[in-house]
Amino acid sequence: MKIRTRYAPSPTGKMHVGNLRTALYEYLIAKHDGGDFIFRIEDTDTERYVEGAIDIINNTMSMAGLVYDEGPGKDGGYGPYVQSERVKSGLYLEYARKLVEKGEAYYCFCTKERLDKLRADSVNENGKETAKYDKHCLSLSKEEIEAKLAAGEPYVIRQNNPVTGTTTFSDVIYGDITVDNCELDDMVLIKADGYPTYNFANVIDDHLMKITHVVRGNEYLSSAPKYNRLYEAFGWDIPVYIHCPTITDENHKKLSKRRGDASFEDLIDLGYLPEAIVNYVALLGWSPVDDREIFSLEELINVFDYTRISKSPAVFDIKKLSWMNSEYIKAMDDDKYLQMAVPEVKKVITKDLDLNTIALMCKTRIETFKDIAEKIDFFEELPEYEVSMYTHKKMKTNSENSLAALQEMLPLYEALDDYSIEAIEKVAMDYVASKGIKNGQALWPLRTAVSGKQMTPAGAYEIMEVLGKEESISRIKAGIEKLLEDVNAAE
RNA sequence: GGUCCGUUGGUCAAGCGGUUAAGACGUCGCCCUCUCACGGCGAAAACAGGGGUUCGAUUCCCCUACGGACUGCCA
Repeated sequence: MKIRTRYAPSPTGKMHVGNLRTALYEYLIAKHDGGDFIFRIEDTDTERYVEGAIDIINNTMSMAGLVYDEGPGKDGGYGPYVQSERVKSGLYLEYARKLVEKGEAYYCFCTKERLDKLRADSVNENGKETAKYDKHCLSLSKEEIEAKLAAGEPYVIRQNNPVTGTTTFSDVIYGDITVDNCELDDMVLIKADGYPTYNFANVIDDHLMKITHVVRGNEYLSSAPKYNRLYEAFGWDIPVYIHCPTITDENHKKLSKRRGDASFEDLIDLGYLPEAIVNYVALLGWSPVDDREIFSLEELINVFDYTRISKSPAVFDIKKLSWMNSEYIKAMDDDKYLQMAVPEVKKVITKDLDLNTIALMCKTRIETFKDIAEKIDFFEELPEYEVSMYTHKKMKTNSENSLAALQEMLPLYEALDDYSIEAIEKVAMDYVASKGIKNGQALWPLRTAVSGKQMTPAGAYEIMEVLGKEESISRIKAGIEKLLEDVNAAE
C-alpha cells in the first residue's frame, strides 16, 4: 500500500523548529517509499487563528523544499484540505452523530459554570485537580435531549469512553502503551460553535484522506488511546503511529515562541541557509546508520529510516547549526556563493573595490553571511587602531622594527607600478631576504598598517591588491606616522 | 496530584548481553601560517543511583531520583 503522510498545522503563527522537523519527517517517510505527502490546514480554532499564518507556513515549506503532493490548491481527490471548508459540508457533525447512535458519544449540555465547578470540586487534598468530566449528560433521556435540542440549547458532543478495562495502542518509536480506561476523559468532539475539535477532525480527516502513517510530536502520546477508541468505534483501520521526541532549548524546556531564533523564518533572518537548517533539524532525534552528517534533502529521502527515530528529547544547539551552515557555505560553488555574499559586502563597501575578491576572502571564515560585514569594514575606511598592535610577540615585532620595516618598504611600493599580488609579494620577499629577517617582521607591520585590524580575512598582499596602490601607500604612511609618534614619545 | 514518556561526555548521538563505550559540534593543545580562519594531528570529557536476571550488564526486569509531556469547547 502506498504510504501517505500529512503535515497538518494549525495556522497560529510561525513554523517552529519542532514543527519543521515533524513536517520534514513526514515528507521523508512518504518520499522514501514513493508515497504521498499531504498538507492540511487545521483551522478549527477560530479564536487562535492568525492572519497570514498559512502563507508563512507555505513559504517555510517551500523554502525547505518540502513539496506536497496534495493540499490547498492541489487537489488529489480528498479535498478540501482546509478544515474550516470541510466543516461547511457538515461532515464532522455527521460522523459525530454516527457515534452518538452507536453509544460511543453523547450530547452534553453542561454550562461552562458547571464544568468550572466540577473542576474546582475535584481539587484533592494536595490542592491539585484531578478533573475528568463526570458523564453527567450521559444519563439524559432521549426525550430530554430532543427537548433541549429543539429549544436550541447550546451543546457539545463528547466521546463516551468506558470506565473499566484498558486500551492499548502501538507506536513505532515507543512500542505498545497500555492505559486504564478510567484515565480517559470524555473529550469534546464537536464544540458548541459546531466546529470539531482538533482531536476529532484529525481522526476523521486522517481516515478520509487515507493517511497511513500519523507522525506527530510526542505530546500527543497521552491522547493516542482516545484516538484509537475513535477509530475502533468507526471500525476503521488504525494508522501507523510515529511519535517524535521533543526538541528543547538549552535549559531542556520545550522550544517556545518567545525565543526569537526558534522558528525557521527567524533562523533565515539570522543568516542560516534553508538546506543547512533542514539538514541539522533532520539530525535532531534521528541518526543514519553510519557517521555521515551532511545530507541534501534528496540524500535524506534515500537514507531516512523512521524506525531509527529516537525516544529522548534533543536540545537545539545553535552552535552546531552554525558549524553546519559554515560547511554548506564552504561547499558552495563560487558563483552561488558570490550571489549571496556580495549583497552583504555592499552593505559596508561603497568604494569602487573588487567586491568579488573581498567576498571570496570570507568564504572559509564565516558561519553565516551576516558575519561578512564586520570582517571587511576596514576596506571601506581605515579604522582607528592602537599603536600597540604593531607589537606581536610571535612575529617578534615592536614599534621600532615595525617602523623601520614600513619606512624601508614604503619607497619600494611607491616605485611599484604593477600592483598585482605577485608583484606586491615579490617586493616584500626581496626586502625580507635582503635584511635577513623573518617574514612576519615585514608582513605583520604591513598588514597592520593597511588594515588597522588585529584579524583580517586575508594577508597583507591580498589586502593591498584590493586597496590599490594609492590607498595602500597612504595607509602605510599613516602607520609610519603613528609609529614615529610612539617611538619618539618613548625616548 | 494523577497518567504516560524519557535518562550514554556541555550538546547531537552510535551501541541493541562480552567493545580500549564510535563519530560530530563545542572546548583545549600542537602543526601549517604575514593575523584570523581553513586544513591536519591530538587531548580532556559519558553509560543518573540502587537492586535483581545472567558466567557476564550501557544493553533485559524492578525501584528511586531527575527531566519532560498530557491532565481545555488549544492544537
